[in-house]
Amino acid sequence: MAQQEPSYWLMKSEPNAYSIDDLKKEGTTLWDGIRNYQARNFMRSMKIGDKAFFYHSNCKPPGIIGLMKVIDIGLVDPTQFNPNEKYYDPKSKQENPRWDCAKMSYLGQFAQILSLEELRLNYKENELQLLRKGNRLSIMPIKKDIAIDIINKLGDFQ
DNA sequence: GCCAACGTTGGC
DNA sequence: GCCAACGTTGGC
Repeated sequence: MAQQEPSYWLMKSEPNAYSIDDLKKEGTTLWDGIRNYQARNFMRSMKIGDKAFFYHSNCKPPGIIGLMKVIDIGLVDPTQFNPNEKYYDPKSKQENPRWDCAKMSYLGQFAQILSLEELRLNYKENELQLLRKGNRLSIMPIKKDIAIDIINKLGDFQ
């Protein structure tokens, strides 16, 4: 049985909240706190072995900064049951959790950020969902050829 | 800090 | 099920 081909994703995080440096230090992280159904559904369709670009958002400049690998999927997001948590969801039931997440591991940081501005220069809106007007999704798929192109463009990891 | 573009909530 | 009001995201 041939192994399924990995898919590629883009995952946003505000560096003040959780940055590529944090992931580099920790090695792995649970991508919790997702409270948007579309983003959750994308995360649900991830497979172990998929790769994801780490995108720094709400900072200067915003852009792709590193690469991660999916190492586990379908994990219950523990933050939804903790009333002291920012991401507490009182409507989520223990027997039927509303929010789940993937576990990611650090693969590398690129030598320089590939900024949103450069992404706009290099790709079209229909090639990269990130570039579409009004896009606010924090997790989205990336077409394989675009993903490969981005990796080639950025070259070696730091 | 502004605000456009979304997503969610809840009254009806 | 509609939709106004509200909350959030995230670039600028």
